[in-house]
Amino acid sequence: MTRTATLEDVAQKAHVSKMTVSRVINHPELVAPELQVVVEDAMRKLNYHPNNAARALAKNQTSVVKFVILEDIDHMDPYYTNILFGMATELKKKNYSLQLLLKGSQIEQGPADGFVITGTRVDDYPMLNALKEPFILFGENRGGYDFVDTDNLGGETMATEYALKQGYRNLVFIGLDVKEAFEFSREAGYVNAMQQNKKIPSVNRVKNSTTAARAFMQEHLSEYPKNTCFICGSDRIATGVIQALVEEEKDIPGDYGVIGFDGILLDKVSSPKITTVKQDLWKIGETLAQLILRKINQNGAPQGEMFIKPTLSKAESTK
Amino acid sequence: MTRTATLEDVAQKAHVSKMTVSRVINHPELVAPELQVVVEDAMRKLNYHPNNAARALAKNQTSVVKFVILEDIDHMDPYYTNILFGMATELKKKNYSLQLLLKGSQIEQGPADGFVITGTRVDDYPMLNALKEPFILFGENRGGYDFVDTDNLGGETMATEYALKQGYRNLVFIGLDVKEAFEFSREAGYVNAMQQNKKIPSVNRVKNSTTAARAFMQEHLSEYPKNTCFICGSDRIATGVIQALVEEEKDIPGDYGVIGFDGILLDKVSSPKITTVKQDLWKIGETLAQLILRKINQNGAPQGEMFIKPTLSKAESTK
DNA sequence: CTGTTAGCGCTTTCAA
DNA sequence: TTGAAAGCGCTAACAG
Repeated sequence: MTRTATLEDVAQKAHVSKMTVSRVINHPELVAPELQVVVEDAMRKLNYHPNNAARALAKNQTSVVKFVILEDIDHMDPYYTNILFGMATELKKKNYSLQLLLKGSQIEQGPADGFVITGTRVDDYPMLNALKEPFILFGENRGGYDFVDTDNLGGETMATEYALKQGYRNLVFIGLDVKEAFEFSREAGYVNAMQQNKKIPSVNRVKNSTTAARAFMQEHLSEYPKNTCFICGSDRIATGVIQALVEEEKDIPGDYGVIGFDGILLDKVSSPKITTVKQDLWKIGETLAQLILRKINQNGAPQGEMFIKPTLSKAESTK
Repeated sequence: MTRTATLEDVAQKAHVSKMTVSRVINHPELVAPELQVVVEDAMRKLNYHPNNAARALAKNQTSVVKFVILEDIDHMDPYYTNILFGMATELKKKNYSLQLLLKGSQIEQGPADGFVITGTRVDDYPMLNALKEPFILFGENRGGYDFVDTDNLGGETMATEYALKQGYRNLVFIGLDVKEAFEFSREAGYVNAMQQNKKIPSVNRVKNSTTAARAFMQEHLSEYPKNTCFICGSDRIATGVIQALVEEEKDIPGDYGVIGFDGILLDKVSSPKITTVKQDLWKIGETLAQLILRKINQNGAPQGEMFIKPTLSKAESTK
C-alpha cells in the first residue's frame, strides 16, 4: 500500500513549507505565481488529493449537507433521483457529501454544515426559524426563505400560449387543490396568459391523482366543446384527463388537447404521450447545491430566490 | 456559541482519561462496567456527540460510501429515491454519508470507504475487479459479486400462482428483452410455476416500454383466448398491455388479467390499476447499506447474496 | 509573500 | 483495566 501523498510530501518535493502548499489550494492569491506553478506541479506529480477529514477537522466543518424531505414518503417516489444526483455532482466538487432525512427523523440528529429542505409548509416555519445552520428550500415559498424552484409561472404561461398558438379556442385549467405557492404560480401563469389574450380563464382544482382527474372529467366533459385544451397542473392530472377522454372516444389531439406539468415519467407512459412542461430537475439540484455551498461559505448570508426555466416537451396530446 | 462537547470534556466530568471514554464508545468490553455507567452518564449530560471528522482522520477513513449508477440516466427516474433513503437512513447510524455518481464520472475520483453499484453489466466486470475498495452490487449477477436484489424468481412465482388461483386458464409471460440475470430469474419464476402446475409456458420478450408492449399486444391479441392473464416483466410493459386491451374494449379483469412487476408508481396511475409484484426498495437500500458497512468493517470479506421478498399488490387488473 | 507554531478531536501504541 | 504520549493531515494565527 503506497500511502497517499500529504501536504508534507508536496511541500518537500516543491521545496517550500506545508503552509505554502495549503495556500496554493485555499488562497492562491497570497502565493507568488512562480511558486504556485512549482507547487501545482509537485501536486500533480505526487497525485496529491487533500484529505477531507483532516481539513474538516481543522476548519471545524463536517463536509456534509443534509437533504430533508418533509412530505409524505409515498409522494416522493419518482421525483428526487435527478435532483439528488444534480446536487451530489455539484457538492462533490467541494468534496461535500450528502445525508438524506425524512419527515419523521429529527432534523438535528447529528451535525451538518447546511441543509436543503423540501416539502415545507407553513407549519414548518417555526422549525426553520429554529435552525442554526444555513438552509435553502426546494420549492417556492412566501415566507421569505431562500429557495430554488421551477419557474412555475413562466412554465404555465408557456403552456397556455402554446395551446393558443396551436389553435385551441377554449383553454381550461385543471390544477391541484393545494394551497401552495407553486400551485398559485401555475394558476397565475395560465390566468395571465389568458387575460393577455383576452380570453376568460376557467380555473378548476382537483386532488392530484389520476383517479380524481378522471372523475372530474367524467362529470364535466359535456360542458367542454370541441377544440378545448386542458392545461393541467401535473402529469398525474393530465393522465387522468386523457384516460377520461379516451374512454369517451374523443379525438386527441384533434378535438381535445391536453398539456401536463412535470415531465418526470408519466408523460412518456401515457397513451397518447403527453405534451408537458418539463422541469429541469438536474439543474435544480445543481443550483440547490451551489446556493447552499455559497451560503455556508458566506456565513449564512441570504441567497434569494432562483427560478429554473422549464421546457415545453411536445408530444401527442396536442396539435 | 457553546462549543460542542469533546472527549476531553466528558473525561473530566467522569473523572477518567480521554482513553476510557473513547473505549466506552468503541470497545466497551474493555472497560469496567461501573466506569461505563459513569462515563455514559457524563456523555448524556454533556450531550456529547463524537466528531466524525476527527475520528475519520485518526482512523484513516472517509465515512463516505459512494452510490454509483452505471445505467443510462433516463432509466433511473423513479427507481432510486427509496433505495437511496433506505440506504442513507442505515448509513447515518454509523455516521456515514453518501456521494452519488453517474456512469460517465470516473468512479475513482476521490476516496470512499466503499461502493454500492447498480446497473453493472458484464462489460463492467473488469472495472469492478480493479476496484480497491469493497463494494456491493444492487442487482442479481452471475459474476460472483456480493449483491442485494429483489427475489425476482420468488416474486414471479407468486404472481403466476396467484393468477392461477384466481382462475385464469392461460398464462402468458411478457418479459423484457434484455439478457440480465434479473430477467432470467423472473422468467424462471413463471416457467417453474407453470410446470409445477402442468401448464405449458409461453415466454415472450419486448422492449421495456409501454409503446413496445402495446404494439406487441396489437399484433398478438387475437391469439389469446378469453380467460388469459398476462404476467409482465415490468409495470411499464403491463401498462402497455392494458392500454392495448382497453383499446380493444376487452373486459379487464373478467376476460383478461394483467400482472406487473415493480410497484413504483405506474401501477397506481394506470386505469385499471395494476396488480403487481411490489419491490421493497427501502429494505433493499437498508440491506445494501448494512452489507457494505459490514464489508468495510471486515476488511472486504465476502458478504454473499441477499434476496429481498417482494409482495403481491392486488388491484383492479386481476380477478 | 512565506514559514513557524499550535492545535482541531480522536485513536493507536505502549506502559503501568 | 486504565492512562500518557504521539500523531492522523490539515489550517488559523502570528511573526518575519
